[in-house]
Amino acid sequence: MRNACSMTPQGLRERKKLRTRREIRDAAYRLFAEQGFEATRVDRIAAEANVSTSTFFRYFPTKEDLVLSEDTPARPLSVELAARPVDEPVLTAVRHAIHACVTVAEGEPGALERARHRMELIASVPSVRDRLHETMARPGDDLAESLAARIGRPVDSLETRVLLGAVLGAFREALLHWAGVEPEADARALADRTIDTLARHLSA
Amino acid sequence: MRNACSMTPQGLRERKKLRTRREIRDAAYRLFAEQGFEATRVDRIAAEANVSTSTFFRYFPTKEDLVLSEDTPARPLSVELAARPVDEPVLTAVRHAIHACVTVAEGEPGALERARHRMELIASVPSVRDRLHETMARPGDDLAESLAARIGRPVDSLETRVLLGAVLGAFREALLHWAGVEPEADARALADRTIDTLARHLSA
DNA sequence: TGCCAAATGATAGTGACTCCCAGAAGTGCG
DNA sequence: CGCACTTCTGGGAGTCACTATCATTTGGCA
Repeated sequence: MRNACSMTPQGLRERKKLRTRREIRDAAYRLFAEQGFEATRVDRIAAEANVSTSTFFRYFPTKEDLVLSEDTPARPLSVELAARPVDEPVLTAVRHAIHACVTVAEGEPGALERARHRMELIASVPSVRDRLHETMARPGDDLAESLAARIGRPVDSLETRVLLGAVLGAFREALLHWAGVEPEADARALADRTIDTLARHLSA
Repeated sequence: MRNACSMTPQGLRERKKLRTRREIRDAAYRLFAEQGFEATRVDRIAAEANVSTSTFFRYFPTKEDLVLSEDTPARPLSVELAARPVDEPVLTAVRHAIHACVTVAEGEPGALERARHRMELIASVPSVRDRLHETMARPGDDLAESLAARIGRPVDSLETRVLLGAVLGAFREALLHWAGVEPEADARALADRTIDTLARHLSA
């Protein structure tokens, strides 16, 4: 039904909704760049996007979701991770999966740049940063399932949750570091350093 | 100056402030138990505690801080961790530090029970859960310093941040699991399972 | 006792977000 | 094409956490 990758929606209604959503987000990012996140009021964004405030909240449940929700069709990491052989050690699988994600992102021009800019915004706004982990582990996301299968434990088990929490916690910090400290660094290199750090210090 | 462990404040003013703070929090927890977190309005809490709404916000900057801020004098984990030998592997040091924390908590009657009840509240309220990691790594907390020293890297380095993020992420999930799934489980055993999981799956 | 600093309370705001309802616009069917 | 049906939109009123300001009170201390 829905969620088919890179398939333009059929009806006029659907196309209009997508356009409105993009216009709202574009307007928001424009205003954020000018005056910052917190100084930009929601009704101002709505006006800039030529919709009413009510409509704004129909598209984005909270102001933070403007930054946190992604419309990129794929959830790359979970997909790439699921593609790795199950008998591979977790960190090895994650490493390769992330490399693959970066490669995919490099395919679309400006994608990495946009991702980093988005992370800078996230890093600089506390209320957004607080909710980052939600975005990293979406409800429908298969990341937990993939990890669970890899370690042979149920999805809701302590072990799976702990592992997911650790990996996401590590990469949350890596992303914030990327955005805030080393914006020019190579994404792949940072990912490798992240995983090396885990491998070196989290054993025995 | 301040922050001396278990030292009763001298002036009447200080004593009164502490009492007010406790009264507000007690009133809040009472109301939360009756009607839930979100259904309890701040002015209702203030009234129940016999203070004005203004005063409430002087004591707790946000409603969430009622649950998140702790008044326990020590920051046990960072202290216990700092007490471990620096050449000990990170996970070993963390394991012993947590065991020590649990032992300390068992000393004060009802402390573990209260901690678990608090975690249940945190786990059940999204807005509070989102800010849990703040509480786990306070600004003045030495956890980052302790880890940094242990791995021989600067506090703000990617490696230190990643390690801290991973450990806190893991234990965040462990705490939520404790509160939500296995409330009767032994805290020490859960901590061990958490660390074992990290050690087993986050290497190579 | 009397002065100063700090704590309190009341009031008026702000801004994100919700509810509700009436009208407009897209959709499917004859 | 035209007509019913559903969905989307705009507007207005309201809620609630939180802020700013100022007058009043209260504890600390010489």
